[in-house]
Amino acid sequence: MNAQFKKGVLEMCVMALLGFRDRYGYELVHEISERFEISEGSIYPLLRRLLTEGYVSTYLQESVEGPARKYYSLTENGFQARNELIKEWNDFSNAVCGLIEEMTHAER
Amino acid sequence: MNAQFKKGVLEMCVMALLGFRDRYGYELVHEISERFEISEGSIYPLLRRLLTEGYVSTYLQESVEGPARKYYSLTENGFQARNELIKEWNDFSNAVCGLIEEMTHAER
DNA sequence: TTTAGGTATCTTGCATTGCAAGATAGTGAA
DNA sequence: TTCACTATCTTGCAATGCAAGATACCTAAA
Repeated sequence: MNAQFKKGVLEMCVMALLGFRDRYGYELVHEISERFEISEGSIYPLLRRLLTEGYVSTYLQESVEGPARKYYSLTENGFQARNELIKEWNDFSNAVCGLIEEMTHAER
Repeated sequence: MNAQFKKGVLEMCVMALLGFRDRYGYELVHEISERFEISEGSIYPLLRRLLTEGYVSTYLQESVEGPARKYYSLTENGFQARNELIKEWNDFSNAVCGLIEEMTHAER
């Protein structure tokens, strides 16, 4: 999978997932990887970025099957940014898909 | 518009357009900008990249309304790369849109 | 006890690419 | 001659995904 396509989209996907419920990093990696492959080296720096930008807050929670998990939770600002990002993605992907369709089915 | 979203996608759009007919750089900028904003500083280095990778060839053609135009034409390899890129984009954008939908209309 | 594998977090530095900013130059009209 | 439009090109910065590796907890098998 083209790594360039993911630029910026990964951030939006993480925020979309967090808008539904709190999650921890390792969980996010595996959930997103069901759709398209990503690695831990992408997620943790991204989560740190969201934290310093004030879009998420964190809390630790113990686990029965391994080390403690650091959960991430969207802040009010995070929700707003999430919604804007989703809107931008929808506009963008519609524009791109429209262009592709015109350029590949332009015979008719 | 989120500049990160365009990474890699701009290349695919250019190749999609060139797959339909030959175009020159300035023309590509304006055609793509009808869908989403891009600048000349993005197109010309990209076209040079496609040239060195052997995906396009070029030829000059005079114009009645300004300096000569450098037209870009997809090579055989370029067509193949174009089709693969479009397929990858379709898979990727479907995956992302599916995730977004599930995370925003997950009440039901 | 030791080993192995799954779970979980984190850091460093590289590669890629869009873009702002600016340079250059042809054409035609005011 | 001045302006606007057309057209190409270069430089260097900013952003971000990821490979690679380190650390550490827990459980179960050997």
